[in-house]
Amino acid sequence: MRYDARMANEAQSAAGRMKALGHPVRLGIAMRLAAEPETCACDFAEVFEVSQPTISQHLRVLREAGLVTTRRRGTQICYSLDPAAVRSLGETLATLARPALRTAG
Amino acid sequence: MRYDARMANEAQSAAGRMKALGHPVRLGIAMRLAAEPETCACDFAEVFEVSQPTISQHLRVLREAGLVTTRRRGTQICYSLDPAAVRSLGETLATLARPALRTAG
DNA sequence: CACCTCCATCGGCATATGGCTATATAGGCA
DNA sequence: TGCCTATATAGCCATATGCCGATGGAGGTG
Repeated sequence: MRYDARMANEAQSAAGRMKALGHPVRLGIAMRLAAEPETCACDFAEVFEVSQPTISQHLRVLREAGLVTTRRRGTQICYSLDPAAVRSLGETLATLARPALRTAG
Repeated sequence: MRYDARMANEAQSAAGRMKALGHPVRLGIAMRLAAEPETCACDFAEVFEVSQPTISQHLRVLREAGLVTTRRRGTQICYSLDPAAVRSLGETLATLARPALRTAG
């Protein structure tokens, strides 16, 4: 396995999602969503001691990174993790954890 | 599973490593190190088209995040991934991928 | 010693990030 | 319609990030 154009491409997109999770509040949001899907935005402001606009900003980052999906329920908006995005990120990380398996090294 | 103090702690430390990998060049370095351990710093400047000081900065970020280890070999310094750190990050991500398994929900 | 290579650090600059308050928007209900 | 709740956006500020060229320091070689 070499570091080629394909891997550079993967690095590009995966780094974007990593970056989105690279903040304690955002990773915390993701962990909480893993524990309790369909959590509405207002609940996060209580857990993480930051203002409502700040939470909204963090949620936007996660949304734009494709890590979460939203669904409106009355006046509130419920957030859930996007399983595919999380899995894809996990696979990238698994590649890092795997020892160097060179094809026909 | 709830989002509690323990998880907040995990989010804190894992977010630091995520952040370190949240840059295409740094993730690329990590991917290349997975493919070819003991790569010396000078090799990276060729692969990623940035200056030597910039590569050095990125390597420092990875080092300070505990993701890579260094070993001097003559004048050059060889970098390798820290398997434990990568694995730990993978486990955090696996937690996100896992559906909500509440203990005695 | 002088000189070279490799890598890290310094100083500076442009931009990105993260936080806030204030305000706008969207939906529910009287 | 008017008012309330729940989110999102705007505007602003302080700090962090990412990049570079220039320089410093460690190690190898003559």
